[in-house]
Amino acid sequence: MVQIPNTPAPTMPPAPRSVPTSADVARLAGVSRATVSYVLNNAGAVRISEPTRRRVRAAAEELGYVPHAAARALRAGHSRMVLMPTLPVPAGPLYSQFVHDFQGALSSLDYTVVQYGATGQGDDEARAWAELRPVAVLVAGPGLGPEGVAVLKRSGARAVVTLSPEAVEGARAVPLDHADVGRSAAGHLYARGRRRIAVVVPAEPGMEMFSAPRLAGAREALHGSDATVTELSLAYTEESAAALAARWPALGLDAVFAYNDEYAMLLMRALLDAGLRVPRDVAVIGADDLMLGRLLRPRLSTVRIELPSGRELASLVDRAVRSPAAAPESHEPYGATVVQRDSS
Amino acid sequence: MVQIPNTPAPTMPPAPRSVPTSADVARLAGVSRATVSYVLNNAGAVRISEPTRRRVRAAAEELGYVPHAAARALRAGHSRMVLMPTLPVPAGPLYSQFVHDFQGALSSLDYTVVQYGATGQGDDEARAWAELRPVAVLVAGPGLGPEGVAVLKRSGARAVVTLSPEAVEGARAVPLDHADVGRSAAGHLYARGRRRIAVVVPAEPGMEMFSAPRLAGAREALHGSDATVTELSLAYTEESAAALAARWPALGLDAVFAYNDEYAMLLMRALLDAGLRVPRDVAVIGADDLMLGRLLRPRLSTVRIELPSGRELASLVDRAVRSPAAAPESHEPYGATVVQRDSS
DNA sequence: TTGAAAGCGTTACCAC
DNA sequence: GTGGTAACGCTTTCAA
Repeated sequence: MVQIPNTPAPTMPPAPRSVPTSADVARLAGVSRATVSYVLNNAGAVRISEPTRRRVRAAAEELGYVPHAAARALRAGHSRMVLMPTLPVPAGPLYSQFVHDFQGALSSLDYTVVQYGATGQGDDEARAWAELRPVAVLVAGPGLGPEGVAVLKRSGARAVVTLSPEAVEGARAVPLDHADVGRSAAGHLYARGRRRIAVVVPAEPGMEMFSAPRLAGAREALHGSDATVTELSLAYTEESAAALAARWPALGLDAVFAYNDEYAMLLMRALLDAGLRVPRDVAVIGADDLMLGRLLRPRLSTVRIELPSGRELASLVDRAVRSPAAAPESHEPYGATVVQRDSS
Repeated sequence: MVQIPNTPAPTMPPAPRSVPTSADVARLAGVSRATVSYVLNNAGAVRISEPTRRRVRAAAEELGYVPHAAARALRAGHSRMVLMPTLPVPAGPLYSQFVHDFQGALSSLDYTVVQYGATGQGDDEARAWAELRPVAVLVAGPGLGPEGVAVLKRSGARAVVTLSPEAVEGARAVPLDHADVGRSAAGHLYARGRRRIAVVVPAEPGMEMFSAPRLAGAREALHGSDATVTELSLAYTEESAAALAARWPALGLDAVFAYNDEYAMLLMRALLDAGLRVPRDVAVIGADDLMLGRLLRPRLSTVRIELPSGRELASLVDRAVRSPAAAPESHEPYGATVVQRDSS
């Protein structure tokens, strides 16, 4: 029996053939690669006969052909990828929700959102991002300097948006004023008559990026007043909270602003368990207005940070991409508002 | 004065010149593109004179040259991108932590992790993923059928790993048994003498993916017993919880297993506020062993699902990539264990 | 030690 | 209507 060359016996498991290209489709359909491209991209300019279309589609189907995004981007000279470097710390609920909304909104604007696992730390992170040639980059937190922005723009990024507290030269800033969270919290505690105020900072590494401005804001708000600010480190474990609560009386503090509601809840629980009364002995306020803060008793006071919605930010990115030259519409800083409940 | 063509006047602001390529670097350094490639990739095989190396590096620096990842991948025929489609719902703390660990571990194995914002829903999601030609794909939850796996593999993915409850033909399954969460919770409540058991399911769309198996597991565990299972829908708002708590007495239920700790806490708080006693009138158990469950009083019982660590999973992916032919080492299902506290 | 050239998969222009 | 062909940016083999 004669075996046709290059045709495996029908009963053989399909060999790990290499991935099919449009050329393979063209060959199988008996047309040129150009025709394949026209058919599969529904090009309206050229008209292809219906039988040909069918043959091409059938061939693509049979081979399991999937176009190669990199090749397409290379040829096109651009893509619609919006790159969002992942944070160096696990995302909190606030950020998760935001990312989800942002992605959805950008998807309906026909962009593709990619969260890129930042590997190399340091100044050349921006280079790694630029290698992907994204059409826009949204970076939360610091870690991007003016030179980084320049690298990205020179690599074709038509919009670089930072969610950082301070503006970066060349990027559209969405000024999230984390310092204002600290200012608001400290101001609130002061107004409630507290004078010996603690600020809790996460002990976990990598969180300074957000905690530092909040601490600084609190310090700033009370600077020159008769109140003192004490920085306390707290790990996100019950043990750490219990230890801190145990030495609380010795610290002589009458209020605490914790990094966020999670740390605030953890500490408040430990303080209550240690026999302190909240808010009488110590006032507690957190930040981010998480749901869980409403569940504990006393209900946790908190500072809510104003956040642009994912939809707003998506639209900002879209506008920036479409007219990169336009003046970087400066937004007034997103501030913070105190939500007083029962713990302060 | 003669102006050299193509050279802008020195005082002109740098025009939005197009993005520099290795050819530009070569031109500026006065060498060939090949030499540029050798120098910038530290090719050991060929030896380039030190002065030349310097010239090339200087030129690249001056132009702000960044290599084009797509072009490189195209030429190389492969990349080290591990693709992780983003969930269709905002990630919870458990998942966020896992993703973070997984990314870190894969980074040290020199892979690049990309979370890809799923846009088109349906059967052809896999096609969109395949267009990126990832070397591996990790998909959490369902939504990937055998044909999807086939598409990915034909497109060059050397490993497809699912984190779904049920195994998918062709993919390495990490069998996360969400049903076992429900089974364990229901079994625990039954053992504690409860017979009229509620299962709370999130009202938010898109959560069925995880809640359905947990509900099914609970039903299964109690099937044929003298206990009843009542499915209750709950939105993640205080209003919804209060409404449910208000009609609780009329329901005649003596226990509730909530989708996860967040929903459990929300409902427990509402039940307590409505005057019910926990666990006396109603036993409550959640899932996922979140920190916040330990803060409320009574402390929330929970079901902890065994999860492979990000590191383990990264190593699994790495092994799968290196020898795709190897037998898909089947792991026994990750189960669930009850953590009894005070609410049940 | 360096350069010329081919080729990765795709699309767009321009002949046929 | 359809099919060559060139080009996108990069790496690598081969030749000089």
